[in-house]
Amino acid sequence: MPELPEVETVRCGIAPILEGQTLTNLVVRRANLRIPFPPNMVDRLKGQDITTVGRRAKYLLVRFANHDVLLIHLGMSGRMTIHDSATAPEPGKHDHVDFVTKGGKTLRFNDPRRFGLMDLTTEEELGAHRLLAELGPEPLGNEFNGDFLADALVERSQPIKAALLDQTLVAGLGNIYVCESLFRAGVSPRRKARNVGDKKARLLASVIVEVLREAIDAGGSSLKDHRQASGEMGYFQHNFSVYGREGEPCPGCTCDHEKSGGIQRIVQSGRSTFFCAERQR
DNA sequence: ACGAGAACCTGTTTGC
DNA sequence: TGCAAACAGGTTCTCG
Repeated sequence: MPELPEVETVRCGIAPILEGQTLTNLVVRRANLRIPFPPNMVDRLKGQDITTVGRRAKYLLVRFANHDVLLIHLGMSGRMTIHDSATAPEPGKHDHVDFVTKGGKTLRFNDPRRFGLMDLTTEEELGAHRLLAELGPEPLGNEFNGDFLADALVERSQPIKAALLDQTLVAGLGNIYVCESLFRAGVSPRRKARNVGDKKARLLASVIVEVLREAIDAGGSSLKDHRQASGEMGYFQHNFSVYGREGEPCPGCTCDHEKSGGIQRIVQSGRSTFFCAERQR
């Protein structure tokens, strides 16, 4: 489920547990997720000191004092939970990895579908890593703005929905936040990227930043409420405008819902798109 | 070269 | 009620 805001929420939740800690133990309970675990991962990381927990697109970056960097992707169903090591529950079927710190905490990675992955690289080789090298700019970074998006869209003939999901164009958007952003900007998901137009492209860029920031803020506040209770983070109920709302009236739309059918669900390149055909042109 | 579709997995929801 | 189909927030490969 995690898109950029959820990954950022997970990062905020696990950073205080990991940063400045020694990784006293690393328990890996199977050979692979989407790809094999690095064969030497446990030997290489056990006993190392963690410096920071960062993020690039939907990847978590756990940095170590010796310049090793662990890449973690949560896939569709990856979760992290925090436990006191002394009282951590018996690992369940999909609890694939435990990170145990000197400070007495266990960070547990759970992923039923196993679309997640972990890989190991170094600070020096990070930029050239195959999983990161082709990524577009961070949507919340300086590079991403109206100029950038307008220029990028002109070169693409695919539907705008597909263009925004392409991680090489801009990195970190997923199905939900693309739907939400297109709704807020009033752009039809079916419109070809190159036909979005300069003005709408610029609006879209600012709306994307807005939507992501709001989601991160919501995650931050839910993290505060949620964490001491369950130890789980990154999954919270959002108030989406269109995502998952097929058949409901379009929020804030003055058009005739009976006539327009409200929010529609269509399938684009195998994924659900939710939108209001009246408002989004 | 590009886009659509399938594949990778398991769990949950929906529909007959 | 029960079972099968559809569906799920991601990525990557194949095929036309």
